[in-house]
Amino acid sequence: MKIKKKRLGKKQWLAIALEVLAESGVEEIKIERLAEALGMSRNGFYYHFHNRDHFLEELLDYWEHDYTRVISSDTTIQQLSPEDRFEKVIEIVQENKLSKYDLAIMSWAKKDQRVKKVVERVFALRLDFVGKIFEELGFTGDELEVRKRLVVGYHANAGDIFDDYYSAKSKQFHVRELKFLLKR
Amino acid sequence: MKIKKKRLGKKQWLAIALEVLAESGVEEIKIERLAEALGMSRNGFYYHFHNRDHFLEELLDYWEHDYTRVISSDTTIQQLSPEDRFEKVIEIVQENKLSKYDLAIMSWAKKDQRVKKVVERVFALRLDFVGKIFEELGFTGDELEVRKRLVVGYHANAGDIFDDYYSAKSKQFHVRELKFLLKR
DNA sequence: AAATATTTGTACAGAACTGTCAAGATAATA
DNA sequence: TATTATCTTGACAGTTCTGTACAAATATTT
Repeated sequence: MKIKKKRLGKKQWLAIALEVLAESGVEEIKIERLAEALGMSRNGFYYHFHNRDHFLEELLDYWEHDYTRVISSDTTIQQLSPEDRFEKVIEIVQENKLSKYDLAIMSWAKKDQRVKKVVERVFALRLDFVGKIFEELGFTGDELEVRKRLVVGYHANAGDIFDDYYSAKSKQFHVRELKFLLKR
Repeated sequence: MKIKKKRLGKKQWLAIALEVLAESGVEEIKIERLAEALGMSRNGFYYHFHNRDHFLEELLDYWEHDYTRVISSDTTIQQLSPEDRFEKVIEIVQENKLSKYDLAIMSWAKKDQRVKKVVERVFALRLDFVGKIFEELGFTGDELEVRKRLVVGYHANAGDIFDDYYSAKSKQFHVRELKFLLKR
């Protein structure tokens, strides 16, 4: 019996590249390896993408849109109280491992201005989102600023510093224990 | 008049490589580039180091010892009150830009087990150090844990997320405003 | 079944590195 | 000054990866 090989679109290439990015960094995104991982020949890549550089541009775009807008697009969150919103957001970030790619992307941003711009935009969004929660709770000025930064800065690399970050036990720990930031 | 060229030791190679590491990541550490930056020929490198891999091992060592033990070796700090110690440590970290290399090193750790081990050791030290401050202030359990992690996790990437982190204004902001963590 | 879209195979050229060799030059030290 | 330590020059071999080309094969859609 003959096996009919499924054909792929851009998404499969991007998805697997994003995993490589998270695990090993941009420079480890090799066309040959991606092809191998997808069970494809190297040349298949060039059918979908002009070259590696264009591909990385699309990858960046893919990350920005698929992995950073999950929260702002969720309209139900906006209706929650600041406290519940805080809890909900942290849960979403942790469950979807939204910060999984942060380290690699930030590292990438250091050598690529295009990436840097996107990263700045993404973190500005995150800071704004978290900032609004604290604003609604009455924090202003430096008190507001430092809380925004603590929460956003912490989540951007917690998964890489604390090995139990993704464990079930740890998740509950974080959500619950971070709430002291909401109080005066 | 003839210019007598100064001769270099390992340290100059390591020092410049560490800068490249911080600015662009490990993979951008090219022997040719380092040589050029030092005004040396490529082969001079091989006089000091057996090969690139050995060099990177030494570099890792260099980072661990020169940039992470500054604090624990300072005996005057140990005598301060928890509050003053907290303030002092954050000042030292920010003034010496001790977290300048963190992002690159953490990224490097993802693809090299040797590096990963060192990073784990370094972060364990940092967490312990900060942890003791909070312990002395009476924090225990999760309350202690979350504060340690917030402070350490925050500083590990603040310089890369918040562009004004290294500015004079920002420094004062951080030291002063982070102190709310010390209170119940 | 025909037309179109996607993938393979093989081969080749070239870029950007690392690492090696060996003879000779220059600086630092005794 | 003599000796040892450090560095240069230039050349070469080897690796790994990108990008190109094109004809043939296979899947998907009409």
